[in-house]
Amino acid sequence: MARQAGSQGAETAARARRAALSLFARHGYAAVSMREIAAETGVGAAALYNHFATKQDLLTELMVKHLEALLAAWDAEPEAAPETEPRAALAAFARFHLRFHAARRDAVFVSTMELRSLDQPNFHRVERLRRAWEDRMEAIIRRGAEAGLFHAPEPRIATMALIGMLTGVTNWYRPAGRLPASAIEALHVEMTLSALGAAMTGDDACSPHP
Amino acid sequence: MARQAGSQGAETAARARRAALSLFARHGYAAVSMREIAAETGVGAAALYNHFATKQDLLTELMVKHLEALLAAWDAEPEAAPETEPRAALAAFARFHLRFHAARRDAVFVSTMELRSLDQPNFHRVERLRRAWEDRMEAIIRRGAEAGLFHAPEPRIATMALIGMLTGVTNWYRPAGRLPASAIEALHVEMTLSALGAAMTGDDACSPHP
DNA sequence: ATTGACAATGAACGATCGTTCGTTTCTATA
DNA sequence: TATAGAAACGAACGATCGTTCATTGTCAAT
Repeated sequence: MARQAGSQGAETAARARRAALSLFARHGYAAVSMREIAAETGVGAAALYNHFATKQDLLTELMVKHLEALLAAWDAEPEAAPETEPRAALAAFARFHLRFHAARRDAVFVSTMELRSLDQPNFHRVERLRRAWEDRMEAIIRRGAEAGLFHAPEPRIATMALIGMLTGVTNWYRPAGRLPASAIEALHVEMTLSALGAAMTGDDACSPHP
Repeated sequence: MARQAGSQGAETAARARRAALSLFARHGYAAVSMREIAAETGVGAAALYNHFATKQDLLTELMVKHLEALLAAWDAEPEAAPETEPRAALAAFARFHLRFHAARRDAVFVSTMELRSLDQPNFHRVERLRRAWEDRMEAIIRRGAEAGLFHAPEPRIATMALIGMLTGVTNWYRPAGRLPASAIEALHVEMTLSALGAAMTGDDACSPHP
């Protein structure tokens, strides 16, 4: 009784990706077996190998797909244009980061926590994409700093610190929590700007560092 | 040929803890076998069970010991006193957090990434300690906000965001990097205060939000 | 000198791991 | 209607997993 009527191979692969993402996020790559993924997919373990060469390839594919989608989605945002005013660009970046990550918590979790589970070639592939994301933010901060709008003597450090802050939300945010996601988002956008001395709330009489 | 001359059991246990911490940090709890830990300890796998009941107990002990040491060390700092001026207290907290974590990167990595590898009772034990650490910072922010020194409409959110930022440093900081640890520390302390509109650098004419 | 706890050993347990294999069933195309 | 290939199956592979066991050597106390 192989191949149920109407079931397409692509659908099975998609279900397997979803199952793997969820399980990897909850228990970690090494702690999840191909049999568990297969069970959640509704298929035998051997069937997974019709769609993924190895468990390692499955993990890599999940990470690469997530990061490529992240980059493509941001690049399609109007505020990603290099002529956007730096404060508006940074606010938009922070907001986008928070929303995109909130909508794909499992993928974020896996992509940031399972880097160590990748073998060397796959690690470098994923690391290049991560670095590209960091560079997007660093470029904005650098522009703002050069324009005298941000106090960021070390744009690279500021980038890593702020991405850490924004990504960390995924570790504790719960949809059923006390505050709605919109409030958490607003607070973080504000803190992001404030950290660089560029808060847009309050009066502008308080200029950034001279 | 058991028990070499001069070797004490406590030393083996300590070596095993160090080995486990290093291996767990590099590859993750589930990906490391008791045999690997034993090999790095210089002992057979079975000998580990003279010191730790199970692999799970070993992980739990590492986390609990780390978090208890963290709390005790901070509480011994003079700036931890509740009467410390909030801005000075927050700066001291950030600096302490960075230094303590920089000195024990493996323990931090394991304690933050392997929560999901704990079974329920152990998870609650560790989570209570983590929460205690967050509460230390939240208390400072709350005091500063009530005194009108910090702009923090939601002290709990600010706490989680800033702890995320500070802890995230462990993910990318490398001792051989471009900047010395002291510079990274100073930049982060400054961003921490700035994020709450309480930068101590520059003039104080720029007051926090009214 | 004898004893008992401690700390180590190598061997072994059943379970589970990622992966492969041969086979079967279904779908799409010719 | 015949056929090739995709996609599933159950079974099995060797390896490795956490853990247990009986045993042995060593030290401190009697």
